[in-house]
Amino acid sequence: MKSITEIFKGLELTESEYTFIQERCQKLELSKGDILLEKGQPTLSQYYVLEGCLRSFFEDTHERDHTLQFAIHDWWISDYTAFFDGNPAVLTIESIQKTTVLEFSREAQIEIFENIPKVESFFREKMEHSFGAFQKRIINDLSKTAKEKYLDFLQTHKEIETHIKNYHIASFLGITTESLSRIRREIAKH
Amino acid sequence: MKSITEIFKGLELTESEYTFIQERCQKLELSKGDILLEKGQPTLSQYYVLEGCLRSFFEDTHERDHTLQFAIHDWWISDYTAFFDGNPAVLTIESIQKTTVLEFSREAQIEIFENIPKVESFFREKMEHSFGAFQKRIINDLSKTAKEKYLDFLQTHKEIETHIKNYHIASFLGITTESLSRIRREIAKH
DNA sequence: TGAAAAAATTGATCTATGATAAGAAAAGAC
DNA sequence: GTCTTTTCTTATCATAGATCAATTTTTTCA
Repeated sequence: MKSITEIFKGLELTESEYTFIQERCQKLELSKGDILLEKGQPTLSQYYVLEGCLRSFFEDTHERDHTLQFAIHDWWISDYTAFFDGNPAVLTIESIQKTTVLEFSREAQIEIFENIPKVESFFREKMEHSFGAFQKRIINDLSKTAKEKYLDFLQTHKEIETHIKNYHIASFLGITTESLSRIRREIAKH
Repeated sequence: MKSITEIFKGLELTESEYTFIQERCQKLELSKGDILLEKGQPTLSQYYVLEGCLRSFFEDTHERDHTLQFAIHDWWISDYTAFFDGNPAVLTIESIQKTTVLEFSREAQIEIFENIPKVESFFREKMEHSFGAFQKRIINDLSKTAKEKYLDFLQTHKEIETHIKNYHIASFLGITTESLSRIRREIAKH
């Protein structure tokens, strides 16, 4: 069974440290379509995906949605702006298949950091990598065509791609489903 | 004279802590057009802007450049992907006017963190906010028209706008200077 | 397994922004 | 203060991707 021993792999935590962490997080089971975080709500937690797939998205004023992030096994997800500064969420997080997550509240996280300092470094490193991923995403958005973005997505999200509907990929790339469909035909031809 | 006392305002550091930090950073004077970091180089430092203005940008395969970030007084800048994971820089950082920065190497930073822990928390918070800014930027890129992005830029970069040429703003927004010019005319009409 | 719902594709047209090419305005240099 | 260079604007035309409207394919589940 997938559990917290997996999250901190590489850290070599003791039994008691694991227990300490385990007591401060909560396992949640989600069905396809369930909403884990609703925009407008306070964002008090960060989530670790054990199994399944989530996506975070932004609904614009025209009721169109724009996917910020997908998260499968071993990924973290939240509305980080909201989580960090205490504002209500601007993102919604939904389960796009049967998913199991571990929920860590801000307080739990701080308590864990204070008691097991190497977990804080672990989190900082995770965040540094996410930061890099965001930087790369912005560069891609600025410099690539829709087709190039799609090809890049297939590369960088290899393990994810099969879980996800094309209309969600389109929403991540910032194009319509129709355009994605044409791009796919283009690619298939060659 | 602007100096490191300003960087960590709110932290209430002692004289000796300031000295410790001061001995581990380096003040650099840049003229307009100087390159602080060149793509392809190892990225060993992070920079704090005392005065002036820098921009980081990405050069694509068509030799077009795309601005990721501007930094004026009291902002930090680097190629964070490169800085964090040790890869060569993909970004170039140039001075777009006479600028003074403080350079902190990765090692200096770690040494400072180890000796003055509250500085580590200070940096983590800085990074959390930058993270939020990147999240917002991606959402804007996905959901807004060029005109909306420009109006948003004027809001969020109020103090910066006067330092920056329109062609750099266009490069930040992901549009051509000609398009920006049209947008500006549009806005002026109303 | 077969009907209903969801997702993907296709075609025709439209539109925002890009490309190219001048010219005008502003900023710097001497 | 004028000359040169840089930056900004304008006009025209081209194009990637959006929109609208079906239709086909795939998935779901009774």
